Amino acid sequence: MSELERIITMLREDGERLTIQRKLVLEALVATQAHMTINDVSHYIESQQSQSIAEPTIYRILQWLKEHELVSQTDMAEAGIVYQIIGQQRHHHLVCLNCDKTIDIDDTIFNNLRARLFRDHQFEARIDHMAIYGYCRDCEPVEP
Amino acid sequence: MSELERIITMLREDGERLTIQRKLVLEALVATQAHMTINDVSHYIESQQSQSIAEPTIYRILQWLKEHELVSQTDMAEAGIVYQIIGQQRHHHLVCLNCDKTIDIDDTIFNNLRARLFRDHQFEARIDHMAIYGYCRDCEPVEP
DNA sequence: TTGACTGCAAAGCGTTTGCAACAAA
DNA sequence: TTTGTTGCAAACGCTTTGCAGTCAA
Repeated sequence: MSELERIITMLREDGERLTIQRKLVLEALVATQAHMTINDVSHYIESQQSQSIAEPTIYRILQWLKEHELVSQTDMAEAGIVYQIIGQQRHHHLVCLNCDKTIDIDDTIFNNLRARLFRDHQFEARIDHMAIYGYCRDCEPVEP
Repeated sequence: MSELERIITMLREDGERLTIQRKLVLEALVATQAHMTINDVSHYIESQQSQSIAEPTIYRILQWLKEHELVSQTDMAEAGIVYQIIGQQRHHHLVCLNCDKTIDIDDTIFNNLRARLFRDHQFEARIDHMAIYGYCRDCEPVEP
């Protein structure tokens, strides 16, 4: 049973309607496993399949997937807002303020922070897909 | 010498022009020491002074202050994008996904994370004003 | 069959831009 | 005087909405 089938089965059991459009968006996100902008999703579907989905529909579907906690939404500054399937291998990004390079980092780096937030504030952090800004090794930090 | 005077002197020494509008925006941010949306800044100035500044100008001034690393910019989700003077007492926020309550947290909580990012990735994080989403002690986390 | 979803077009909103008038240095 | 800044209006891009037609269940 593929990841896509597993997700679809789960949604169906929740009593959700699985339209062609919803399946196409899910397929794009699962197939690429990448963070995609609304445009990326739209273009991917247009190129892979020979059909297109109206933009408002993509917005509605991504919002619906977010409500089901199946996709994460992250503001990547220059790159815009990206969506990504919440998979097993959760990860985050370092974004260079100078050269816009992004570095993938493992989720475990937040374990300590999560624990502290819960211990000190009884706050259960949901860090699904975080972007941290700063300067990469190749770029001089611009001091004020 | 007040904080406002100190900042203005610094900018002047950088060869920047100090217009009335720039001073008013700075004064709003320094006086409130709060995170303000563009609208908050605009309304504050209108109420305190008997003049108003065009919105595009406020956008330009806040961007300019950001470039001088004098204000931070944070996306607070529901509350929108907020700006705040980067003062001595840097802090961050926990935002509850259920009740929208925000909890202020100290900057020191990120020291460990900063150190790890630099050690493991030679990445110099600029965490000026971060919002972390999750569930507060009064709200049940919504499990998928 | 029926209620939910889609597509279209249009509205909405926050943000940016071009340009002439203006003001700080 | 000169160069950078402001205000206005208009453009912009992304996102949302209303509504009629369509489709999954």
